[in-house]
Amino acid sequence: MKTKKSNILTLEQFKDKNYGQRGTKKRDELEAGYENFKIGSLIHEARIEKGLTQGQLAEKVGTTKSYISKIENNIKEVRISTLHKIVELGLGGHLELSIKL
Amino acid sequence: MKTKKSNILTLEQFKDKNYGQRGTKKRDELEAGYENFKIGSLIHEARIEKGLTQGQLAEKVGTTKSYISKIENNIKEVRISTLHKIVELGLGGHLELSIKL
DNA sequence: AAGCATGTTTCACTTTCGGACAACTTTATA
DNA sequence: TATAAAGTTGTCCGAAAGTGAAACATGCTT
Repeated sequence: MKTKKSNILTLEQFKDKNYGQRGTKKRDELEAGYENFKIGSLIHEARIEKGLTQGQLAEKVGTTKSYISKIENNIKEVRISTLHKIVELGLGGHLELSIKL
Repeated sequence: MKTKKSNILTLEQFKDKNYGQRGTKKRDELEAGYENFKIGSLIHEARIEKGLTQGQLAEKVGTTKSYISKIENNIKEVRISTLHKIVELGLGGHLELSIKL
């Protein structure tokens, strides 16, 4: 049996990997975009769950793997309508959104 | 005691009001944007719940009442980051986003 | 080690629409 | 019915969402 190697990182691991030294400007700026980070991993996790590659997901949605990669890594913020498309068309799931007061 | 008049419409009522005759092009297109409709009422409900006017909400978030109006009526799609600000700063709640597979 | 699949990143670009502003209409209160 | 407060709508511009190709990195498989 093959050992399943997860690419999913914790927030801190993600930042270490992508934004260098703790306490730096770039790293701190990410703090404000925490929600984005979450959306990226959300898609990432769902995609892995479905056993799709970025390329396959991209094709279903009608975009490119490079764009999917950017979204998963929170380099681009995705529009809700686009996110919706990715989830419905690409992952065959559905997007839920709620406000907790 | 004052009668509380709710502005919240069902999806069909909303469409009747804003998109005319059933079966028309424009009306059908809205189907694709159903999520937006939901987001609008979500914010609307939460705002009423908190007893805020559009202007007050706008001020807390650092935007304009006209923009809030458009969001609530699903005329404009809101960015996730802005939605996040509205919920956190404006409504004192927090935003949840999930993918159901 | 070569070839293949997957994912990341860069660069240059186009298009879209989020969001501000002002003017307007509607609703509420005196 | 006047006056203000709340909500709506038209217009416009720049930021950034999204595109796409190509090069690069990494890990598998044979």
